[in-house]
Amino acid sequence: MSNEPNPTPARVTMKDIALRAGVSQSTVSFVLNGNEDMRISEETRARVMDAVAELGYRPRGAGRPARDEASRVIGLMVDEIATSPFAAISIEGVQETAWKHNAIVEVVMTGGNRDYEATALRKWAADGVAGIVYASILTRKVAPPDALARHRAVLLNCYDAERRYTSVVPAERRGGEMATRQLIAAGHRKIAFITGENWMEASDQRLEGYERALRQANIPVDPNLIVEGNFLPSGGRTATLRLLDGPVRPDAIFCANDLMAVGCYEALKERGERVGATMAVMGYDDQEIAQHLSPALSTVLLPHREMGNWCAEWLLSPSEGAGLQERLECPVVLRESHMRG
Amino acid sequence: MSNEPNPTPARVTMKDIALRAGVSQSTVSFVLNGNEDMRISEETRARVMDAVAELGYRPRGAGRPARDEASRVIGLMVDEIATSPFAAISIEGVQETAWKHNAIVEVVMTGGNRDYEATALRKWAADGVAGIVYASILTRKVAPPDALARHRAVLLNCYDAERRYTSVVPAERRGGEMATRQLIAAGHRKIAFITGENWMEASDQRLEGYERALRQANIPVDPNLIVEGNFLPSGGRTATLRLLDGPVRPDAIFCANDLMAVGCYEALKERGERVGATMAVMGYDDQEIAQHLSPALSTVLLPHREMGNWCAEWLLSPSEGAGLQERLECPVVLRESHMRG
DNA sequence: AAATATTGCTAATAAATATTAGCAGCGAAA
DNA sequence: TTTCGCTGCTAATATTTATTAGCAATATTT
Repeated sequence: MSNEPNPTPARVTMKDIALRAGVSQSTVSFVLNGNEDMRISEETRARVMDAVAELGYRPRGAGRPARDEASRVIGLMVDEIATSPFAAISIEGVQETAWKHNAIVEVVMTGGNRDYEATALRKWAADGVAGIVYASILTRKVAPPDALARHRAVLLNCYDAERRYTSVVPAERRGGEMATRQLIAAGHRKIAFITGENWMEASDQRLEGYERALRQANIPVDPNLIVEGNFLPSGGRTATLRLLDGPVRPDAIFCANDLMAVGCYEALKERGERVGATMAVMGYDDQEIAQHLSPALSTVLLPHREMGNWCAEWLLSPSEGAGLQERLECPVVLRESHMRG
Repeated sequence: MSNEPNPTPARVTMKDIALRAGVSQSTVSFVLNGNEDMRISEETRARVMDAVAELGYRPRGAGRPARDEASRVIGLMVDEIATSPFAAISIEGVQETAWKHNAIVEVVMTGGNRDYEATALRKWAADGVAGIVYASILTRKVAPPDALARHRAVLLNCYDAERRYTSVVPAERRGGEMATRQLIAAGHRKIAFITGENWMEASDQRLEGYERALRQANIPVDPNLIVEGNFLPSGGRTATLRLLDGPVRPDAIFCANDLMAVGCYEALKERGERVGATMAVMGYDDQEIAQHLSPALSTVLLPHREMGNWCAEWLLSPSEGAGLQERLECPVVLRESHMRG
């Protein structure tokens, strides 16, 4: 025997299975592919399957490709989804449109780990996926890995600085604007705004939309009515108390997200205010808990599902080149809390 | 030209790319694989990449397999994750253990669609994935697709009737028991229970655990203290009011999930009860919103991440045969609400 | 000028699986 | 008994990509 180190054991191939089962390699191929055209006896089939189980054979895509076109696959790479159901809704959106095109969606959560991203992209390159969705939980600018460039790719809820990739994000500014217009249409004039985290673009843009709507209605933007929150119920509660104790009494409060609206409700109840009667409240992002508030919270939807639908459609349909930026509408849902007595 | 219909256009192969770029097929292979050992001029590389972009070549796994072992992949098939962040936590659990074994996780959400399941399993067979996790949002009995049998597979948060597959589920009965024991340990004797949906096994088992703990403490199970809920805040609120107006006044209320605990808090506040002082409350499943309750809710955790970790470990490590059923502990987290004044 | 080393490729071959063409054996019909 | 049809395979070939061995051209050294 050679003095060289033993080579790593070879992968089990159909030839090994054939040897063990006492059949030919082509018989193994017919059995594993469930080819209906080829007659294989039950006894032979069982011997092949036994050998597969015994030797631990796992099929791989090497060798001569099959004549039939394999089902298409979209790869979806997301930084993380555990902290938010929203990413899952976007994924569902990608999936339902992809399935209409007979494509399945494989999701990989990378946690932003570059090695993980590179490994997944290598895998998807080997698979020949039809396209890749690169998704972010928070709307933000991203720097996709270089390897993404060799695929047909779209950015979901994010965009790149050079605009090399097509991207789709929510129209946050316009959402903030439309929500504020609805409060104005309901008769409110002293509309307060509770911000989220300032470093989040979504928060900034919602505030900008609020300010734009006020200006267009010839209502001055009053700094006393803009209070800093933190996207949590506790922040919404604290900010609401500050507004109620401030120099200008608002008649409506626009919270930059629904969790803060939960805290806002608590603070208003503490101070004897009646939501939708003595004080109006508007939320944003339509989180599940907000649907349990009473009176029912009016809020702004984020187009998670629609962004997902749009990505799959763009990847799987003939379309123009890369570099588009699409902004999807954030519809306002009017329940009860935006009204006034 | 033949009178027969034109055949479907052949897939673009490396040979086509080579022709277009004016190089050999092996040069194309070197460029696309980023092989560092082979010297290719920048000019040649650019011509190959231009041809790839122009002809729309997408790599696939056919032909001679590469010498190096590709990174391993675990396929994870889940019915749906949009309605619950819990599945995402389980997926993260699978992923963090898999990554320690240098495997990535590809997730497919099938919505229970059998065609989708079959397509994904075919894809994963062609890929030679190292193993498959078949996951369910609700703990339940499932009938996995036949094609799952040809893979090394584990059931997450579900199990099959024939016990052909290894499975991992939460130890719900024990969780209910431990939580009740903690209430007893805090001095409570008239402990109420608000059930979830009766058709859900988790609800049944939590109730059984509650009853077992009472019996072991020689406290009679009082049907007046067991009220039907519905896993929603509204159901928790209604059930709590019924308990307060019932013939037996409880000194603790064990809610079968945290959303009902939210409603329970509301009802107690309405009736002037002080949580953690005049009335104790225990929740279950540690949902995000419950972390914003004041006083802080004591609750039972579900081992989402641990179940995920366990699945990846089982798939990627040498281990015994299929057919195990593992039940993972549901730890009780004591915050403030379980106490009494 | 001649010899040697390096660069940047390619032709040939290898590897694994899919598919086709063909055949031995068996049973049924003439 | 002979012929024909069917069954259940297999040998050979096809296909695509990965890898090796080798070479023309160029640069460097002697």
